[in-house]
Amino acid sequence: MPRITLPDGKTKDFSGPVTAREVAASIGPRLARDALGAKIDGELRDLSAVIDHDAKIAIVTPKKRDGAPDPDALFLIRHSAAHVMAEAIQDVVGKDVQLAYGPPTDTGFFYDMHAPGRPITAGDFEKINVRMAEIVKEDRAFTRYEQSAEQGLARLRAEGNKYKVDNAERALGRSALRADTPAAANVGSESRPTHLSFYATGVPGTNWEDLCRGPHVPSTGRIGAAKVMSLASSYWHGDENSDRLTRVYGTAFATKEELDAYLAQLEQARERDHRVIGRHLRLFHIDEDVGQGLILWTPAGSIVRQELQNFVTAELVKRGYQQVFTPHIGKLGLYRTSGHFPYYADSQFPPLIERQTLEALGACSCADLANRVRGGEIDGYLLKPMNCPHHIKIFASAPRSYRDMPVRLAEFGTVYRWEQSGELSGLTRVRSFTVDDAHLFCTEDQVPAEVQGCLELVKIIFGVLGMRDYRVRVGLRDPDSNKYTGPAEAWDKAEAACRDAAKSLGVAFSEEAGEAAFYGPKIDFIVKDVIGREWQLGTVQVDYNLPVRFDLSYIGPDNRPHRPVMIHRAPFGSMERFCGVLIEHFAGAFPTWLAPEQVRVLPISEKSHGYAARVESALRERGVRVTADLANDRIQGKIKAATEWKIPYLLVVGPRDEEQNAVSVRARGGGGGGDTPPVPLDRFIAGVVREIGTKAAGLTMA
RNA sequence: GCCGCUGUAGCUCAGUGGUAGAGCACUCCCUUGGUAAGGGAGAGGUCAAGGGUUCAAGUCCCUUCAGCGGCUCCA
Repeated sequence: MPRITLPDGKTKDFSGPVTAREVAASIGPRLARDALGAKIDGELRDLSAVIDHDAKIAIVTPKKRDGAPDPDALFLIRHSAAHVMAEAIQDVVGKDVQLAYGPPTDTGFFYDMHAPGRPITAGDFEKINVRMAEIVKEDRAFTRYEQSAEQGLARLRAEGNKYKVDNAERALGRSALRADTPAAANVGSESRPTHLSFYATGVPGTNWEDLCRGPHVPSTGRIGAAKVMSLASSYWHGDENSDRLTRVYGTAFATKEELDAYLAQLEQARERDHRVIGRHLRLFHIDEDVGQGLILWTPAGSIVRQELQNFVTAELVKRGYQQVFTPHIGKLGLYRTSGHFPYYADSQFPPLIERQTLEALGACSCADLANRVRGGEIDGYLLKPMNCPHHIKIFASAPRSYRDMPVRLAEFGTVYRWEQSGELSGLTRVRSFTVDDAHLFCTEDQVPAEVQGCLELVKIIFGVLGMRDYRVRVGLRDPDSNKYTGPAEAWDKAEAACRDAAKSLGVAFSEEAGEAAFYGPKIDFIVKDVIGREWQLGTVQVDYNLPVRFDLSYIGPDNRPHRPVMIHRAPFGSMERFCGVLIEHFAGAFPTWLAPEQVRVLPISEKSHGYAARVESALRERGVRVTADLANDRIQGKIKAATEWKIPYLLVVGPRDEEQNAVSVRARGGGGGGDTPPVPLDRFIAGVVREIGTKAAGLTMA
């Protein structure tokens, strides 16, 4: 006698086991018609799932009551669409395509597969889309059935698909490997499963089938609209030593309108992309002849970067930091001591060897040279991968008393890292970047307050720039990995300090194992770019290890040497990446204090050129970045041109304005204009100077 | 690094094996004007680079370089 509790608290009693579909039908025919699945005691299940015990149940429909798409419905639709796409691909590309793993994602779904016959290419997309549409139109039922573990495994082995066999073994808990990797069947139940579940898209034995834990929508027709999006390569189980698979991405929505809206949104995101805006507004340039991932900051972009740098520098002065400068290279031994060279050689530019050494070596092979460098027999220099060793040497260059602590050394330090070519991306992933770096050398007692101070600084910066959409991650060590340096006790202390500081921050944060730096745990501020990729920006890292490696000490009140603790912190993270994210945050329309060109003066005609020049120089004298457009063009054309540069203020000046020593202000985004009453020039200048000085987020002179 | 896609003027992009194109931007001329493009002319190209097939290659093939989307990595 199952008693079903509905989301509104009402209950329904049934005389025997019922399916979720029957529950829906008992509520209403419309709900039964719209239902895609059910959440039974919090677990998403098929509509055909049988309920034989008291349970809470919520029927999943494409839209929630408030009309918003239901994420559970999207999950069901996309998971189901992955099956339909796989069937379509096997029809179009070949039956020998072996399926591996096909889950839904935030924006759609993918299916990893191995195509031994011929590669799947983008040229197949049209046919695949057509075939998918046919399968959807056929409206075949997703039919779940189970087989015993033995039967199911035997069947999968006979089919010769090692990936599915592997999935099944993992699902059954029989794999020696960790069980948190993609599993296809029955996981989620408490006990070790004894059966494997399969889904036929239609009639078992007749139509297409796949090992799958489910759940799915009731039939293919309920997948409103699906589309193949792109191809990528992937590794089986994400292991780069394992098989390389082809990953086919697709997306699906309940309706074609929603799919179209999503595609339009992707298109819009492209226009907001910092690489696109960076080119249009000439903020930066990447040149093939200079090299991949090496940013050339053009004058306009340099202004944005410099303003940010001035902003944070002013904060540092208030907070007792001391500025230092260090070179871009250092001797290999330094990085042997720090651990960078031995452990991270692959992600650095190769060492620089002195000419005399090279000449003395004569006809030594490259491999020999590499070995002798690695072995320490030959020394050289490294383009610095981090600033900390240099700053450590500054700390160590003078005797330090506990009275001097904390010592806070700051530098906008440029570092170089050898990122894999396929990983480089605009400003967000580069091979040379400038860290708004600082290293705080403090006593152990000072660690909590100093970490908190660093976090506050990040909060201030994000606040001034209006960046609210970020998440905080406390990166801890992965207990199973050996990439970390230092004793466990040091790590425990450092991790506790980070966790406590994060708690005091007043925002939600996640703790993630395996996300620590090699020398210590960290607190990262992470934001998403326009295409949904996450990037780490600000970071605060507690480090008990490098002070040991470099044998740092300060004299305590007991007149004995003590070990300092280091805090590495960078509120922007990297100037390059931060600017990239910031360009997208503002879509290139920077607040006035950051805008490369803050004001443009537009004379109505040549008669007003003289006045325009006077307005221009009056503004320039007050430090405003201003130009005058003296082109032989009508005012409409000048406004159009200026608009494309996203300039905060346009000052239209003609004889009428000149008479009153005034300007007609057109603020960015204030279109639809027409004549505006002139503002006295003095008043405009004072206002815009104040706006810049206060780093106002909005245009106050609008 | 791996898989797929892409590379034509400063930018956005057409281009079917047979003469290198458009719009915007740029320069000059006409126009002297009041809030999102007035008109005309001109200049601008090793079609990413290199090799091959062909009577003929921007177009077909190979290699390399670079960009894009993912994967892996990210101190």
